[in-house]
Amino acid sequence: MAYSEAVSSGSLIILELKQIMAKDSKNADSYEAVPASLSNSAGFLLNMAARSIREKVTAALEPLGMTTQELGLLRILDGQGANTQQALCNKHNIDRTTMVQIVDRLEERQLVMRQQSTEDRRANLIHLTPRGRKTLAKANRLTKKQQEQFLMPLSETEWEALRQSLIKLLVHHGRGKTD
Amino acid sequence: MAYSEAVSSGSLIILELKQIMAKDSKNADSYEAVPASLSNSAGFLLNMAARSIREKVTAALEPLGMTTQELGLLRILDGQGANTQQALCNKHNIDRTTMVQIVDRLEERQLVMRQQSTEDRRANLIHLTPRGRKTLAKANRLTKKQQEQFLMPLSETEWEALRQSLIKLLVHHGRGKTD
DNA sequence: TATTGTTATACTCTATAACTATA
DNA sequence: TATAGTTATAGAGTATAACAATA
Repeated sequence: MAYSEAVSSGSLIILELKQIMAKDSKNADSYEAVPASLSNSAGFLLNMAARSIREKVTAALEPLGMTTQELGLLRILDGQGANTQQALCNKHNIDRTTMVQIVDRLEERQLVMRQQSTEDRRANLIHLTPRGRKTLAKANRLTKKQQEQFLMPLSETEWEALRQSLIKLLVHHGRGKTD
Repeated sequence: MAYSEAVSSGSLIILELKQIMAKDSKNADSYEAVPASLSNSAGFLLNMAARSIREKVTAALEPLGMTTQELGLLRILDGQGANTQQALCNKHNIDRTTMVQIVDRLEERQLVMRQQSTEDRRANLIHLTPRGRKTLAKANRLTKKQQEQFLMPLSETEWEALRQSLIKLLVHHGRGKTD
């Protein structure tokens, strides 16, 4: 289940937090302490939160037989129109050979279509099919619900602040190709 | 490089943001637009931010030959003392068989030690060795620097708000075993 | 009978190297 | 000579199933 994704994956921080919050309650003993450093670790907190919503979204997409990665690709195609595989690689930050497999799977399910580019006959333009568009709409509906559930503990203001902070971090650490 | 980790991995959001910010600049055209939905996607933003810091920390740990996952385990052992493999599994949320391999690798490098529990002779207590403690101290120094760099674009107040929001989310969605 | 740790095995995701067809 | 896509292959990281020792 876990990738080597977190400075410390798992549920410890939650346990610690519950312990702190239940300090005066009789249930405190059923939770374990955790090094305080973890609740100050940006990596730990971000990875845990990311993992939490990713798992929820992954589960929500399961009936559609779609992965979060595939959803991301479909969203790019929906927002930007047809792209070559190479362009998708740059935008999604994955390898050419991996892209072949992802597009293979999407094409099998007729969610996208390969079309040789007339401008450069080496390149495939990847098109979203009507079926792909419909599936994407379903996926967006499902994931919207997940996001709402996930963000429930935050107020609108808090979510907006979180959003802005994350955007700031991403802009500042912008990696990736500019195409 | 990318796991199927993000609703959409890659650098698109960054491109979009730069585009917005450079709207009046002559460089705007070198960036690509991206579906606006992605900048509102908690999954996308969290996964991208998590991935960004994770990659930095992973790189920083490379000279120590340590993964972020291993660092997490060492921190647990440092904060809580010896744990059985099973306990570590619950806390780290990974499989028994995977834990065997992780502990194998840590033991090879003499960062931890297996010791049969006297209370339950089936169980191994995993101890941090002096060498493990020293390596952990080094790792903590390195990762502290990474975190500071990563959080640079945020003010103290913003980081504290981000931290609190992430903690709220984790507490509310607390999964994992309570041991 | 259930649980801890282990081994053997397999699956998923990803990347490297070599190929083809274009440019 | 370089690039887009493909194929075969290999490497991580993880999990499932079966087993030994112990509870």
